[in-house]
Amino acid sequence: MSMKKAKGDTSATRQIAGTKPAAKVRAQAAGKVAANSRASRGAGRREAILAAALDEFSARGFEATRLDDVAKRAGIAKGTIYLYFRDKDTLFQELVRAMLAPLIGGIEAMGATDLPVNLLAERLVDLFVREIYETRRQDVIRLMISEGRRFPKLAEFYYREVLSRVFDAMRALLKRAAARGEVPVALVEFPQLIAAPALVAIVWSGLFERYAPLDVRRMLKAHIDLLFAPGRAA
Amino acid sequence: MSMKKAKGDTSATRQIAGTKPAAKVRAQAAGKVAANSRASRGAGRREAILAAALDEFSARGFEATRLDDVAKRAGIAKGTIYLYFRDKDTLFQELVRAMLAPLIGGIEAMGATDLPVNLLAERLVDLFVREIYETRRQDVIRLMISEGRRFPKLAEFYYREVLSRVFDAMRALLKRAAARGEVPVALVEFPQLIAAPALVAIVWSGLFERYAPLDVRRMLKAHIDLLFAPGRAA
Amino acid sequence: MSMKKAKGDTSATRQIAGTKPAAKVRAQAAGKVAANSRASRGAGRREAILAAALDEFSARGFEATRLDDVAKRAGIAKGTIYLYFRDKDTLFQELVRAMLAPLIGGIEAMGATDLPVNLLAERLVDLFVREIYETRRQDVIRLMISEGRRFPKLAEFYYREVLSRVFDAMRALLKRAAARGEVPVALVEFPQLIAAPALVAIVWSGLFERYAPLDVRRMLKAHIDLLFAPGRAA
Amino acid sequence: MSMKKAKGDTSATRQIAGTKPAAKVRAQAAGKVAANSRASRGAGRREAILAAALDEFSARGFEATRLDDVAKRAGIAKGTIYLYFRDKDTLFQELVRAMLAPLIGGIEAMGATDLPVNLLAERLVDLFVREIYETRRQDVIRLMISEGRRFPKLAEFYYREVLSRVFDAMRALLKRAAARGEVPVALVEFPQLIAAPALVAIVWSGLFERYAPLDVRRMLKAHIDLLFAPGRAA
DNA sequence: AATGAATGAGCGTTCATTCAT
DNA sequence: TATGAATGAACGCTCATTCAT
Repeated sequence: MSMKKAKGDTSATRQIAGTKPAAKVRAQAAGKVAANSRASRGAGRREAILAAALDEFSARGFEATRLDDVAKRAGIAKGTIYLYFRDKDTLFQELVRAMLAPLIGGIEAMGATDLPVNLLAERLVDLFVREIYETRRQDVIRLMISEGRRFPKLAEFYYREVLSRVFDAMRALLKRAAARGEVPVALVEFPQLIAAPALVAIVWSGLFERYAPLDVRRMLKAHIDLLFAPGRAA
Repeated sequence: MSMKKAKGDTSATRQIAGTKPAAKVRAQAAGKVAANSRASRGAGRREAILAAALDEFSARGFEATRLDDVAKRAGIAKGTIYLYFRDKDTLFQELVRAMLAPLIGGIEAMGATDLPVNLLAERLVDLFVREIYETRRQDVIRLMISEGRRFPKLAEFYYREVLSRVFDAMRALLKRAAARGEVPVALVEFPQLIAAPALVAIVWSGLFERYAPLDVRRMLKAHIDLLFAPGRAA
Repeated sequence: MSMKKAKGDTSATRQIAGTKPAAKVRAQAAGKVAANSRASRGAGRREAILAAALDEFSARGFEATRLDDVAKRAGIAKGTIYLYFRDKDTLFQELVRAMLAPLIGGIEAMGATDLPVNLLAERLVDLFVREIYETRRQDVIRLMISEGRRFPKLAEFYYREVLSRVFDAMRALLKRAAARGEVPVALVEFPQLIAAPALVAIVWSGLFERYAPLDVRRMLKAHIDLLFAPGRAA
Repeated sequence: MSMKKAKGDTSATRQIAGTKPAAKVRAQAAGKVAANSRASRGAGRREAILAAALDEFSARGFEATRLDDVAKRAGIAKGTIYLYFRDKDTLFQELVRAMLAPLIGGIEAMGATDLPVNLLAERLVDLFVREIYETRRQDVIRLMISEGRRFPKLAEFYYREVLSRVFDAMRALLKRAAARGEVPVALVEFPQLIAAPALVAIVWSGLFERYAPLDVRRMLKAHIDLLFAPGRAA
């Protein structure tokens, strides 16, 4: 399922991706779904459940997801879920955490480089597309956006562990770039302005893709060209 | 650009705004809630319901909202809701439509003006902040973002009646501006890039406001300064 | 609707028949049904309601009938029903009574005649077919059969005012006929045996007519030929 | 003629009979009803539910029966019903099928015998009384009669699997008997005439038994004596 | 008398959670 | 550890009945 390029990654979350879409579990007459093979190995149970949960939560949203379906998709009994997760809320939150945690490591590194911003920005775009947009993490971020309000703990986690770090790193970097005149100072205060089109990409693909497909890569490229065109600065 | 008609607006949607968040209706021991309005006269019922529904849907999301709570908040009996709306889905959809409909009228006009884009953009920012961001419409758009996938009809409505028109108008306008060299041509293809920070504002305020407040007006101003700084163009 | 031959009858119940079948009131989009014209005249209200109730109860059974539909079909407001009938139960019971009452008058007369039983039986068949089977009274009797258990008062009324009288009259008559050797004495004890095929006719037409239509008149004729073939008697 | 296999019958349907009518479960203050069976072991659950459903449906009719009461009577939680039956409709239909299915097997055999019809008829009477009239199947057939119209599938099932077979077998048999002069030819065309008093018995016992008890066995005996008195034939 | 908006108890059904095995 | 049958609170929706007009 895409993500194939994420070579080095061996973290737990990696395992979560790669589950079959299997559209209409609900409609399946009876009996076990062609269950996830991972379900058999003791250690894999937890991951199988997370993978199944990802599928179901993405497809239907938090409230509409039935743990019965998650279990079926994971190839386990419903009660087994409760051996690994306290309840539905916890399952959801741990899923989101597990999927986003791997992002954290790579973030701090970013602030270190000192490439010219426009170059860096291009790498960032590439990273976003390959590691998020073409990945199951897109779904997770969409879930954060949709359900985050009901999970303040999660929103806080996401803000604290992901967003604030990304933005801090960006600010540090941008400040230096601005000092070199490579970048308008306004960006230092609002790094969100750099990330905004990524948010658009995720929201758009969830809601309007069918009415108006969006070439995300090109849009993002256009965006950084706009912001970081050589010879720019406020 | 209009939309200003919202000035003297006494229409239904107007009434919807301004209801108290009233956190935990659910926890209230018993008896009627100090109803938002007691829905005094017949015609007001429908609006009272919509207002209550907006509160509840915003606070809990579609699935988690109980019509019992909507009724209580509106100061009516549960069954009364069904005199005005076929079912929960319909209530939700009509709420969104009712809140967004007033936006539609003014949109087409926007393409007509021929002010310099940077000036126009400033007005647009002002309009967004005053008519959406500081308004209950912010909640409605957040609902669209969160629940839109479960209501394809609604997503389509929103795309067709709101977004596509806004973007069409913007494209027409930007094309002319680009021809005059006021604006980078890339924006003509991706008007989303102009709107992106507005989306950020709405999502951010729903999820992270409490951890990191965002000065939306300044962010938006910074954004258009970046894009439309005089002497810019690709 | 049939019943046209019931000339002399001017009783209230007469008016009840003759309502349009109007299959799917329920499905009708909105607005008033092409209401029964009788509804307009004050005095006719009660009858209009009974007529509508007959249609609805026959079509759906007691529990499944909605007073809303009865009102719509009668061309009146729902509340008006309660001006004429205490509640749904009462409406049902009065409907059955009103429809069956006219039968009572004619019954006593029957015992008086002293025609040969086979001749009398033929008249009886004819009476049943014309006044019941081809009439809305068929539906009423079916309702009695279906719902009677929940209305013991009604069952008792029906037994006391209709059945017991019919059977008493029959017994008196049969006794005389048996004395003349025209009829097996067993029939005196069980006049139900004479009426049984009529019950079959009503039940069959409600349940199996579509799979296997039944020529009721011929069946009844065959039956009395069997019982009263000249030269019969036990 | 068989059907006697019901002798050693320990199948599901057997178990269904024999539950207490238990008039007003509804009125019982609180707590569990002294459950009919507490549905001790897994396999018994389904039968316990069917038994409870039979009681409730018989007592109140389909629509008026509350699954809550069925559950209480079966000594289980309401939700448990849905582990065994898709919905209320299905429960009803499976109840009827389960109760009537055992009748089906023995029917075809009936046409084979070549006893004198009057003898055969007496056996049939005995069979009806013992296997239906004195059994919970009486209630099931009454339910068919009362609710059959709302369950066309069931009516068709009953007609196809039970009635048409019975009547076909009877016709074959009667035809031979008529050829031997034992029976009036009219019966070949209308076997319903033979069965009619059985229908009377069931309907009567449901509605009028308390006002006028009926000696069903004697009535049926009288009936076949009338039809098959030696030396009869049209 | 007549209306029809409003009520609220009631019911079928779902599903997170528990627990005996 | 794992199961999956069982539970029962919850919720959407209906509809007989009431009542202000």
